[in-house]
Amino acid sequence: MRMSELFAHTLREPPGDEEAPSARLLAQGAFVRKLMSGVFTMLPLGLRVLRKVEGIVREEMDAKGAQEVRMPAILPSEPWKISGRWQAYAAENLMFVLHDRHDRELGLGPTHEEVVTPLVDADVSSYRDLPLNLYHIQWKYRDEARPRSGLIRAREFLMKDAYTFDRDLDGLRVSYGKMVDAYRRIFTRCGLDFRVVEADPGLIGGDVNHEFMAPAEVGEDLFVHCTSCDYAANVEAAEAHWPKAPAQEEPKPMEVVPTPGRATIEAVADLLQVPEHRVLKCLVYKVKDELVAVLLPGDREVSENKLARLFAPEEVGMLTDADFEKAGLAKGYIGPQGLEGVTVIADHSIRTGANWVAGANEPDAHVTGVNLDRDFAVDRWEDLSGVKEGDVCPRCHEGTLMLGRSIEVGHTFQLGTRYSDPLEATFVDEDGSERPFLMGCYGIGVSRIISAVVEQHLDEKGIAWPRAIAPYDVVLIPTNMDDEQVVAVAERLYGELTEAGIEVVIDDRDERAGVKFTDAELIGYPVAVVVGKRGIEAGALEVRFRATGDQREVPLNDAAAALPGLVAEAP
RNA sequence: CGGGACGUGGCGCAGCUUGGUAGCGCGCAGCGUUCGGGACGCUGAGGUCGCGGGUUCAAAUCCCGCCGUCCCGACCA
Repeated sequence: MRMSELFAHTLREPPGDEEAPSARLLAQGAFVRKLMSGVFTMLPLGLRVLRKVEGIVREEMDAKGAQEVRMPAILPSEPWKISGRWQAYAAENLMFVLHDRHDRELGLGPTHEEVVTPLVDADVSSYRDLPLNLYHIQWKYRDEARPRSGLIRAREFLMKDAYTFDRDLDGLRVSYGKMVDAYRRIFTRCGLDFRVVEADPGLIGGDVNHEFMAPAEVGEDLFVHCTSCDYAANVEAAEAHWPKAPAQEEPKPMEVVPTPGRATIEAVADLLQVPEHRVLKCLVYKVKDELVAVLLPGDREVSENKLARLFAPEEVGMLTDADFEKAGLAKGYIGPQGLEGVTVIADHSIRTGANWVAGANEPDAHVTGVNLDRDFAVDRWEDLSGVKEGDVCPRCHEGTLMLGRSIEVGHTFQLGTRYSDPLEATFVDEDGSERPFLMGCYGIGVSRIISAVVEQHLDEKGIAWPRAIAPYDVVLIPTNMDDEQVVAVAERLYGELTEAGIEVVIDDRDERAGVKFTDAELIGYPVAVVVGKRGIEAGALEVRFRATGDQREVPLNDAAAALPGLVAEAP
């Protein structure tokens, strides 16, 4: 490609309307242009990167026996109403809803379970056709509440989604394992540093699921990882650790102490001179018309996510002041002793405590010496505690958890029968019985990968693409277009490299060398080959590696033969 | 949806407090010089100051409403 003809007008300064480093560089380097919030045009350079990522995804999916299809972006609403997600997405206002000429309600696809499930149900009737793995790479549409950071959270984005169909759970696990393996290969090939973490299933549903997280400052997701084992989880889903073998204390008698105006854990701990973890946190929520009390040590926060999941699809709400009054609860002074008509759910971490300080269930008073079983009962034990940095690892119990920010580039789910049940997608098994498919679904944010890679591969000069997804392998820079010899050498090399199958751009613009160098570094070609008068006189070319900054001299007469090998060495 | 910032030639910005001639840099067009790290000189084109209303003799500037973009939060395969 000739730079003089390429539709790639780099910007002297970063755009004023982007904050995220990757969004600024992708605009400045002429990879994308924003049309509106969360919607982007891919320019020639950006499209080449996107196609490279797509190619890697396609190769690795095909290698695992997945078959590519292409499902439409426009969807009928009916299957979504049956699965319940039309309502769910509508509630979040996430679906772009359309109406056709017959006033039929349609949607722009935010994901495709409701398309693929009926598709497979219609075409697959027998266990003999299983397992089956279908995928497609399609633009997805979600009217996000807050598009963010360029391609990282866009309203139109390219996604690879795969769907597996199996006879039984063992089969699903095998299919799932293959996809996780493919994902590891894909992200590795794209040059991403990533972690596989346990995650929250969100609106998709299902049980076992993993997120593929690329650590980056601008990432939207918080995840924890262990300092000594390979445990990693999204903070929304991370398990909390609690000591299994408690040190028991002799129970003391309960004693009411006045604590006027001390309605917070901190204030009570301070007044009574006890550590916060000895104060029993008792929070009351409402689920439909029922009241639910949640117990935790005073130094822990409730994970609203974990709590919500316990009662889903019912909503978990906070109490209003009127609710407190109606239930006769003293806000800020609630204890689990003698609570009536309230379901008490305790976090595992309070199992081992004794002689708690708890609210007295009357204003301005607390009780000391409160003990499990003797003074209060627990209806359910659950993991409800939020995880924080420095917590003991729930797996190895040795390391501590570190907090990090990351971009979710992939998400895999073992759905089971979440969609095949309501959509009645079944096959006939070997014994003649009709069974629902066991499904898995697997998503990769193809366009999002571009941003994630840039976030991990940038410096003060611009982008440094990993060669696997770089828009071109090499930029050839003739330093002076007026020098016939320089131009002749560069043109000859351009022909030879192209012939050798190298993807090369020749910067044949009538610009000064400095402009060409700066653009080359901004755009981030892995290799730059400088053809200049100086070099020609010395019989050598200059080869620069963007990622490492290394420079090498290559003999001019041997350049065409040597360069392909050098390019292959670029990271 | 709540909070904040911003909106002025293609791009990046100043001007607004204190109302009165729309400005700077880059880019773009022409001519000349220059040519290995974003050159220089001269000439030139290009702006409903986001939109609508109001105040005023007069509004980019003050007031009200709306729209758009970004950031924080809520939310989010």
